[in-house]
Amino acid sequence: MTVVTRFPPSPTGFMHIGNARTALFNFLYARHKNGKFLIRIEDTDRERHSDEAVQVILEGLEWLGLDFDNTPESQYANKQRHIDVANELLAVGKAYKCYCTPEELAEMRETAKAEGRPTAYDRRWRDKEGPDDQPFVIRVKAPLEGTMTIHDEVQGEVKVDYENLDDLILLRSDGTPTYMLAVVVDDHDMNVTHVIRGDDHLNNTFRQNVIYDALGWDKPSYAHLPLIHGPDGSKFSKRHGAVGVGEFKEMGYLPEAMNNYLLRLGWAHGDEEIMSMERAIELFDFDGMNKSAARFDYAKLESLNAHYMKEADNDRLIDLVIPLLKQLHALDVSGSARTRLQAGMDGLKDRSKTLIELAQESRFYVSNEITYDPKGDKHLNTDSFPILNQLKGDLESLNDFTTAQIEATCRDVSDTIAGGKLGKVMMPLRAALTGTDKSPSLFEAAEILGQNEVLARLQSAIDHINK
RNA sequence: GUCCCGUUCGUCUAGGGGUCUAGGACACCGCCCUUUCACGGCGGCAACACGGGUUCAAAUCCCGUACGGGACGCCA
Repeated sequence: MTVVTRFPPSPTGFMHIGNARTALFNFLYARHKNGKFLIRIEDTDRERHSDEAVQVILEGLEWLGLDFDNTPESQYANKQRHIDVANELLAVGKAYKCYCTPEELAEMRETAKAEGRPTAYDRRWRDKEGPDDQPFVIRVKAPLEGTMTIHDEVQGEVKVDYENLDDLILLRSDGTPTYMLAVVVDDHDMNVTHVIRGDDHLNNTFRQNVIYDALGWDKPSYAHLPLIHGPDGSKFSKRHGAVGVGEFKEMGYLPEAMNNYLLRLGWAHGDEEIMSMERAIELFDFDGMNKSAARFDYAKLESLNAHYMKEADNDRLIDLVIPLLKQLHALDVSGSARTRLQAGMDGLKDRSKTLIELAQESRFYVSNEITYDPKGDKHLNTDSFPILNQLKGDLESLNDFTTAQIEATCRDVSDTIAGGKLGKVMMPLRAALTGTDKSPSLFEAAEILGQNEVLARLQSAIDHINK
């Protein structure tokens, strides 16, 4: 039988990182089994629905590379089918009309809570005929006694006594189907074989199974994944910083780093930390799944991202960093600047943990307007003045402006007028060329900038000291 | 309150009765490399929640306690 998994986001306007992880696991399992990975938009709540919100989710999936095998289905579109199913159950006596008002139910719950009893609906209309002219909801008849056992792929065997389950609502008093009904019907109709979702749904599984059983349908396999918590152990929310997939993208993380991190959060294959999507598809199974919630750790994400930055193709990084240079530093990348970036990227990408950092580090290659920050400025003073002058003269006389020649020149200046301390030469030069006190290897950077530009920047630094 | 789930270094985890003086990764600390900051290399710190069982033997199995999380909607 073909494995079919599904990702059913509700269009809330952003894609929670926890949902992204759920999507990832559904994707991986489907691909691992050579099955299908489907998308269904849970838009039964029309208030919340918007095309933009759906778009945000699809963009998130695309960014992560989680391609799916259907045109995204709308749950709302299946409304009539859900209603029909509910009416069938009513017709065969497996469901019934309940005339309780919401106020009545609220009161019922409060009383039960006060008395220390379960807050479930007390089934007062289960075997009664009601006044047909009053509003009613349709509820399933759940078994009254016994125990339901589910064999969860992650959680193992979980049991709940039927007396703790109630007769949940299938159709609201306005005739619209509830989420519980819709999910069951849609999963069945889409031939979903494996329901993989957050373990906040574990309790729902029992309620949904009641519907499956009433319908006499085969139930899917279940895998309930542990949730992601914030760094402090509580529910991962806005106050922990970023929660939406789009926000992580904006923070300069690479999708492959994101996937790798999310995968390892709750799942492991021995000591393998770094794992490509291909490898993950090959290995993924529920065996490696952990049962407990994991805390989100930005530091580890960053280190993974640093790893993938080093591995990334230079042209790809350049394409990614150009919009950031514009957006963050108001810099346009000209053709010659792009050439510099290409030449310098090997030295740049090894030192950046995120694309944001990469953009910052790239600035001195892109713009010839150097502004000295305090740390750079510190090295431009009367002590370094003669050194810069000497350097300028010596570099100007070079015929081959190559890394090796530049290095030889710097060392020579260091030996003759800086007491052999190379740092005394390099730090002022670094400040002159980059405006600050840290940068990639300067011998190479100078070659990439070119002789004219290096001399111009040295002159600017000298002028700056003179002021 | 009721029901369900969980608990190995600070964090993510390996571990499925003896190979555990508990392994790896991130973070942290130190050293090396070095023109700076990084990178890289080497080394260090650091954990089986607690209490009972079962067993010749328990991080691993069972029970309880504590703590943490989740669910209890005519939301999804």
